[in-house]
Amino acid sequence: MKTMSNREKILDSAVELFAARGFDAVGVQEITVKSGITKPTLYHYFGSKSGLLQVIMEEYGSKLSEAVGAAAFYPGDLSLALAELGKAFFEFAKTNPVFYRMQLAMYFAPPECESNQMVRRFNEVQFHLIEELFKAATVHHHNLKERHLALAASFIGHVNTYIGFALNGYIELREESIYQIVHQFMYGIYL
Amino acid sequence: MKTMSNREKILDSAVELFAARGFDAVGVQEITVKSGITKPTLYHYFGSKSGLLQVIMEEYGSKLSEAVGAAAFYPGDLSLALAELGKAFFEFAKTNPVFYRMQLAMYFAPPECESNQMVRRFNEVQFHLIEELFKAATVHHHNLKERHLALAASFIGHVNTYIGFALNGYIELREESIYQIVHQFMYGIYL
DNA sequence: AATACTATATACCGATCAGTATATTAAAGG
DNA sequence: CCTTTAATATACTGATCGGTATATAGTATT
Repeated sequence: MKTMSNREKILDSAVELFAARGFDAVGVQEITVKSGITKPTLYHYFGSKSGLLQVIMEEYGSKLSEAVGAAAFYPGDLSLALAELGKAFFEFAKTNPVFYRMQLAMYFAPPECESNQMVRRFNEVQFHLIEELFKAATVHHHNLKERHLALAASFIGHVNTYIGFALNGYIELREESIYQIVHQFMYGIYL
Repeated sequence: MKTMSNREKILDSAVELFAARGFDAVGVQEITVKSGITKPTLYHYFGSKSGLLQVIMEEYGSKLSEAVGAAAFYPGDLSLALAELGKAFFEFAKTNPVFYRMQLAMYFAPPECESNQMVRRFNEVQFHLIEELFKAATVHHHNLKERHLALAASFIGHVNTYIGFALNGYIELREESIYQIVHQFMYGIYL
């Protein structure tokens, strides 16, 4: 905490502020005050306010994509694969709750928002990874055909609904919740 | 469209802009330009930018609460009740897509955002209506006990996930989707 | 017709917005 | 030791922010 570079201090403060009050509502000035630096330092490292958000998404988002990528393979059992996937999301959200809250809010932000467009761009990676998982599972589940995109979106939606509740303190992210989600989701597929 | 009072013109433009770019990113000036009036007129009717949002929430939100209130009674069959409830949400979202998108984004906005706090205040009404529905259903479903709040939140979450996809053009809001959601949700209860 | 009130506009307020020009310090490479 | 470059600060820019003081036009009441 003590040996934090100015660059890290800025990133840290920005994520906290964006998560609490949103990208548009937070001014650059406020970020510099919170991180105890001045404007030119921020602009030296990140070029612009959007550039700052972009770096945040790159640094945290790549970690999430890694975790998702590692979990999103099809071992012949869709339930198992989805459970691993859900676990990856849960773990990441637990480890980076502030970032996850920020990213979640931006994901649901209006479509013409800069922040929403930025987040969507980064989430597409994960989206496609999961889509590919469903495609692979079509071998054993023929009724998944042509529904890959919808299924990927729906699964992420379910997981995020849960994580959202957890971030607001309604529930805890326990491992058994994952199996519940997956079980319920699988049941939905056969409906 | 021609015989629209200035007040209505302002409300209309504001909902559109807030839905597209978010409460914080839209300036009062922009609203006045879009609705073809001037600032003092807006402040005459609504007092402040927040006051404008409040009126929007009151006028649209009360319609939603009415629809939900009418649907949220327990006729002895939980599936049926939830289907009616889901239908009410779907119908409202189809009739007021722009407002629903705005409200949905604000619901997921950061917790210290003024817009989020405003929307949460209004959504609590519907929340409690649905909670009461689950409470009433406890007579026949004893395992619902102590989970009313979580269930209400979860059900709204599921429905909103669906509506969100529909608003983004991924799916259509057909009546059979409701039965699918309800069926899946009911299955989840017994897990 | 006089009064009062609603509805609207012009022109402005101080504060804050994102971003920068310029200068200084510190470190690194030759 | 000198030069270059990265890292930082002071002090500023024009634009836009939410909001308002003041004036005027229309409408309703007396």
